[in-house]
Amino acid sequence: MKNQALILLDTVERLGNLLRVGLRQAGVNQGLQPIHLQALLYLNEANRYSNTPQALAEYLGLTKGTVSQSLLLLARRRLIARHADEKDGRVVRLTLTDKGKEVLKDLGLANAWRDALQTASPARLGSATKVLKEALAALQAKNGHRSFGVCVTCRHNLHIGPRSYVCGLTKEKLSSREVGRICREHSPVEENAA
Amino acid sequence: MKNQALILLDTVERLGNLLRVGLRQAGVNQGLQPIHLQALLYLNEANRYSNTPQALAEYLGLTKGTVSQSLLLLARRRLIARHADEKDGRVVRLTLTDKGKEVLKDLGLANAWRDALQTASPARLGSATKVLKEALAALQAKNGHRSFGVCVTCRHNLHIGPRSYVCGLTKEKLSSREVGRICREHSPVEENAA
DNA sequence: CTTTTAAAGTATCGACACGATACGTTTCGT
DNA sequence: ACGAAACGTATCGTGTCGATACTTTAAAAG
Repeated sequence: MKNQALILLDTVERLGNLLRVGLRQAGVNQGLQPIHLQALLYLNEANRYSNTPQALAEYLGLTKGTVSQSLLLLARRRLIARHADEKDGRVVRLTLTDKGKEVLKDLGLANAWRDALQTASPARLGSATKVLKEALAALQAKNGHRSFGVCVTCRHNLHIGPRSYVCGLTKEKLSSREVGRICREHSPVEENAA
Repeated sequence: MKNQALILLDTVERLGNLLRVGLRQAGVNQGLQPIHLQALLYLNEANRYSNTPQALAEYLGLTKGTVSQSLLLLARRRLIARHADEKDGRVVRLTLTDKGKEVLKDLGLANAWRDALQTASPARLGSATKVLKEALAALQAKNGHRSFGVCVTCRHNLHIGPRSYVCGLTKEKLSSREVGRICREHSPVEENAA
């Protein structure tokens, strides 16, 4: 009998393949590769500390040189805009253009996925998500990767009042909208005292 | 609040990325790309009806032309062997060479994965696996993909005695070892009367 | 205030995945 | 016997990907 964990691994790998093929399929109309769509999806969710080439490279697990090429292509097609940071002249800020947002909207991603999970109860969905998130966090920690979570789940985030947040790392105020975005400096709160 | 299913989708996508990057990392010593390792892994599990280029292409969701190139590389490095089928002159049978099996063994894949899931109980692992398998099956069905399951879970498989199996599709006898392998003709038994 | 070191980003090169298309061979249906 | 379909290969163009080298700016060390 095969190990239960290995079966789950196999399933996740196959799903990953399928999702990647789906991404390729979805992007073929726009002439975009899977990696381009992943970049757009990330930039659509990244907060103001994390919308840089370097952060994207870490998120995708690729080198900065590789990512630079993909960003060049996206910029050529006017799907993203690049602005030099005011404080630090080395960093480039990446934002989606209206055209870029449009592309994401038109993809209609995740519809098939939602349908595929219709039969599962929310409770079982939550349970499965929890297991996979643990695995993800463990793998990221082991490989020295960042977790790229949202501020709400970050130990740096301080809830100082109703709809009022401050990042303990940057000492900056964060809007209630901002704390739902992905951050490069994310460090998960530890809830399980092992 | 985001949909529960979408959070799961995001997690699976990230895990898929990580696993892919891990595969790339694992193969760099051998000079192999992720796709090559996936091919070897598949051929290591495929049964005698499914060890062909076409089946591999369907499994990976790629075109046969693309897969043909990867197989050429693997054959050049003596990781797989290609034999013409005796009955059907069109098909090529693919088998791992000893060197190919060695490569897989040396990879030591899935160790990190097992560690990452150590804290999760078997029950929760099983539950999560079930959810994802449902999603996988639904997505495959929607896209007209094959399921590539093992014979044990196939409706064509007939258990005619202790350690004695027959495939209802090919009418051939299958060893108890063979029914644990992946089949291209796999069609899951329907257990949930919708 | 220099000098050094590190970090962010870009440019270039080679290897190769991937799809599209065309082609050859073998098998099957009529 | 003939045409259609299936399996596989070959070729070509696009673009990812890592490695390396380089520029510019910031931070750290002296």
